[in-house]
Amino acid sequence: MARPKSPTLTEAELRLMDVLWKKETATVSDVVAALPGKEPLAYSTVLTTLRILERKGYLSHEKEGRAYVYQPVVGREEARNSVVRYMMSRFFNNSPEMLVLNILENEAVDADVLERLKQMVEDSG
Amino acid sequence: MARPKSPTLTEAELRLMDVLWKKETATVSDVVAALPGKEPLAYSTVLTTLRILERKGYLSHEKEGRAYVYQPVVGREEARNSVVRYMMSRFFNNSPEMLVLNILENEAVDADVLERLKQMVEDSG
DNA sequence: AACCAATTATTAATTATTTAATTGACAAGA
DNA sequence: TCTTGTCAATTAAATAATTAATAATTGGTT
Repeated sequence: MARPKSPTLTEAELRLMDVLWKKETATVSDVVAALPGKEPLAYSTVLTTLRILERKGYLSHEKEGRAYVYQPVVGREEARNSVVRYMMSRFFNNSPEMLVLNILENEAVDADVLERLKQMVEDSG
Repeated sequence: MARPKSPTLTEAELRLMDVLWKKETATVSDVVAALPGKEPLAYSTVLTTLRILERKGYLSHEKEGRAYVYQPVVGREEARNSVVRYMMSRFFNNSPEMLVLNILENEAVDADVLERLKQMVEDSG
């Protein structure tokens, strides 16, 4: 076998999905225009990547006049869940507690955030 | 630009790192032998991937007699932190709370685990 | 009908990743 | 010494991902 498909969204794919998630619906040109400053992408680059995303099931498109209008099939939440599950399975032995523990230990979580987290935990019980 | 390096450990790389993390130190043959059942890899495949991991800074090697003995430079904890930070920056707006919230809402966290989490949150305060 | 601008489709170049065959060095054993 | 086995090094082949140039199409204008 050779290189397998990426199990999660890649860097470039994620950039485009961010636009789609924000705008709900967009043509290729819309996406090109909406790309965050820095380094703009060529129209054809965006088109190719959008097609890859469609092949992967993240997007669908409809013909609107002469333009293709793309829209997300997978929402931001779903993508988040999927990446969390992937990470948990590969790095944290499928243990949500280990993951949470890691976050609490390593990410500077200040007091008020901790308070909110405590609330969350209590509400989930 | 073309395909960039993977920001985190890839599938194949992670499989090998798991062996190295478990055994602390291993030759290429050791790794081949220790690979979890299913589909065994060829010696040369493992060797190539170990070299990639070394180039990326995850491993180092020393000559022990005639064999190369590899050992982790980056520990499991570090790798976990790095993947969590990556995921948080790309999917969760760098917000640990959003990430934790996602976990609590979506991963079936049963009562006793929740209890432990509550303890964790309190201990971190 | 002819042309122009916008869009989609095709093609390709580059790098990364994954897998593995092959080669060459070197040591152990017959 | 000659054979054999082990291991590193080399080479390569296949697929994915990223980027983009170029071709073809289409719809509206003149």
